[in-house]
Amino acid sequence: MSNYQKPRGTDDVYGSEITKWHYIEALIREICYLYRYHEIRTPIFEHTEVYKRQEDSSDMVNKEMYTFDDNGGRSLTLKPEGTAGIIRAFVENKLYNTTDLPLKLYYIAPNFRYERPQKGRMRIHYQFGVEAIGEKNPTVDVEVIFLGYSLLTALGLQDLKVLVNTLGDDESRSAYRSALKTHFKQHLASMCPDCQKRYEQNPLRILDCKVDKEHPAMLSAPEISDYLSEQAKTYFASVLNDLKLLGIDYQIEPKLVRGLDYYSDTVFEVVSCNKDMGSQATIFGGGRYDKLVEYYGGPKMSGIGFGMGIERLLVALEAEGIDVAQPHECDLYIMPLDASYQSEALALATIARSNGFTTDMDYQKRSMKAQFKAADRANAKVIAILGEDEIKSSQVTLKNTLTKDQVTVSYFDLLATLESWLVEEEDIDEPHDHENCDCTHHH
RNA sequence: GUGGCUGUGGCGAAGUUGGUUAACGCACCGGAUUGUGGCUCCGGCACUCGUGGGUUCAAGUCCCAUCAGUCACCCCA
Repeated sequence: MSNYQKPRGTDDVYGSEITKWHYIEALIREICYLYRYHEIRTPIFEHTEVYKRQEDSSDMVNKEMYTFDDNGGRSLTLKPEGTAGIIRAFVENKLYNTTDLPLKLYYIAPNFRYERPQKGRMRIHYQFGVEAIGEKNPTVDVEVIFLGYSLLTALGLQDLKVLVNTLGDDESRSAYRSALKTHFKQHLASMCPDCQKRYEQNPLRILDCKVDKEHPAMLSAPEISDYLSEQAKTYFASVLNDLKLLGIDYQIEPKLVRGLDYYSDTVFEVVSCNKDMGSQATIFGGGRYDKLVEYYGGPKMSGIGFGMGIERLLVALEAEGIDVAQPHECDLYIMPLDASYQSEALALATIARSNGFTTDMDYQKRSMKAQFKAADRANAKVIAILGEDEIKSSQVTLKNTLTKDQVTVSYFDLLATLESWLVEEEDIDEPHDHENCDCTHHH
């Protein structure tokens, strides 16, 4: 056994598992293309200050970051979330000068968080995320939510719940915050230590507490809806209206406040309610942020985005019994019956490959029986046998594994036979048209 | 950071109160079938029993530590 093992909470992805990733990533890019969101790649590490915002009370920022000193005395941190780096890039590159706002961006990138692993939670996990920056408009909020949601439905997921809430604008939130403070003040002693800390740092997050969720003070706590400004109310109403318009069966969750401190107005989470999902049920979540662009030194601009955990998406697919693994096809499998015929086999394989046939061969000098079994495992459509008789006459025996037809032809006729067997009316030069077919549904 | 369960060949999995060369199944390789596979039969391969200490004449089996997996809390995607 190896003396080396991967670090805790990381994973090696290979075999049929990696084909699921390829499939999902391709679908993501396709959907983002349709919505005209553009990919952005930002560094996998940033200066620590980019992530460690002042007055941010979230655990992610304060105790889960992989922070290290580069060799020049600078403190860098491995990306723990997607939004911060993108806003930094948005400001640094002055992308706010773009004429057509909002600027719509997406990314697929690894995130690093020091946490105890469990189902749906890894120390390195991948997020697909989206940010629409520079236009505060309910239409944009709903477009963002729908984009993520449509990926899930395109994959065939059904056990979904869309949770939404509003945290209001600054005015609403500070009114609500002080209302919460006065409400919880008298009950503080009987509440959990975390809540006592939250009371000081960010009273909104008390609502998120699972320990005290049955606490009488929690049940009687004031709700944000009573403190919303007129503006925030109409904004949220408009979001809900557009969600309904697009046929999204949302659920208003008054206690949904999200873990990051920078959110305002619309916040949302899409969760899987499948019983096999485990306790980490949120597939994607996000919200609007009004102050972040300014915080990083840009103009006063609002943005909205979400992060979606790919691993969690895979868990959700598994839970609903949806298999998106893609087979690796094999048009031709070549069997050299003697080690001395392997060069001919390689030459034939090269010809087949350069003409677009996926081709494999046996390299192991095994028995004919073993080579047939290998061809079966590869799911070969055609098997080419290269034995003594064939080599002598510069021929190859081809067996169609589906029809069991078998012919012996010259090397020159290899391609013609493959074409007649494998290429039917379908034109192989045309790229597959995904937009007009239902090939995204594989189960 | 806290807690429960787990760790035996590529995979699955036996292993009783510690006792000679650690079952079995799958997979793989060879043969029966000297050039036609997916069935059957026979044979074969398989590296420290997670790692490191300890107790003992003797440890996969007991003790300690450590690493990892898994699930839950916390938090989040």
